[in-house]
Amino acid sequence: MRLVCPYAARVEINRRSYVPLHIQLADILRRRIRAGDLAAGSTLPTEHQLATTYGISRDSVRKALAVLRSEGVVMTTRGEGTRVRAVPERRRIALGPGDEVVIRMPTPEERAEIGIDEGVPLAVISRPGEPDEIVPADEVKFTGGGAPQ
Amino acid sequence: MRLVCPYAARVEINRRSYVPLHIQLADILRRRIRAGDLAAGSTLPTEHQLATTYGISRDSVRKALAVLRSEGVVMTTRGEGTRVRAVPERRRIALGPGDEVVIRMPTPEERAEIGIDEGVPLAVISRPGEPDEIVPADEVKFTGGGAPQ
DNA sequence: TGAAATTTGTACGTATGTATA
DNA sequence: ATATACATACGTACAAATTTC
Repeated sequence: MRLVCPYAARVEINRRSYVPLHIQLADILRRRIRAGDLAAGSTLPTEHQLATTYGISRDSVRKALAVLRSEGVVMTTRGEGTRVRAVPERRRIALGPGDEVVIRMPTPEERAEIGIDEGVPLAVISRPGEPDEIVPADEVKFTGGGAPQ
Repeated sequence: MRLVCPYAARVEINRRSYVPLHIQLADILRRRIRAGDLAAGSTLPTEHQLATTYGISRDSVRKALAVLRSEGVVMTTRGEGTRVRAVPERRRIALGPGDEVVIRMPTPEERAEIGIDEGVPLAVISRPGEPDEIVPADEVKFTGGGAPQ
């Protein structure tokens, strides 16, 4: 059984701290997500609710959510809300001696084209004699021991 | 010899377009960087200069720069400016059969701790009998064919 | 089906703080 | 020490997508 932290919502923003408000809120929300208080797939409070709850501007709330999006922790849909991203199962990809994998961030165009969320890196897999394969890097893990070419 | 596009700076923002102003500016700057007009290591115009040059608010300029930072294309230092990131040489890492590599985005704390720029993914390398190794994913490329454990 | 309310996105503004040149 | 440049934090207004009624 998983215990839910009962004080999560009571964590306060400290305006005297040197830590920016949006970083403080991002930390609070990240902790709540990790603790299971905000489960994968669930919707976060609205930006307006977060602003009034924590006593900061909507601008600061949006910056906090942008931080979490860039980490791939949450995903926001216009008119709908912000949801906790369900981290996919990583399927194993075995690399042979001639194979090569390069990791980089996608451009917004690539994100739209491939249908990949913000904050998710890209894995470019090059195998000799085959066209490059591009996959979201959060869906895979790499090992050696693949068949040699 | 590399040709430099002489019209790069004349590309205009289209206010009638449905494409947001900050996305348009990010596209313009990305093109200028790729074309070599803004070379690696060079400093971009200041936020104020970009705002007046392209006739948009500093807010929109900052959003455009945030997009490019999240792609690992540029890097901003407070009081100093925004520079084109020099993409590092990728050193090759060979994976053995028991090794495992997972890619994810770092938290801001990890970024500060490891000294890694915004928009750079993290590679977590697990080898049997060794502690996990964490490296910026833009400094490496992976292949199979490593020594088995 | 359609209208209204909700919710996020864009775009602008101001003021002030902080790091760098 | 001053000026420059980026960062934070608040505000307003309206647009656009979704949900609700």
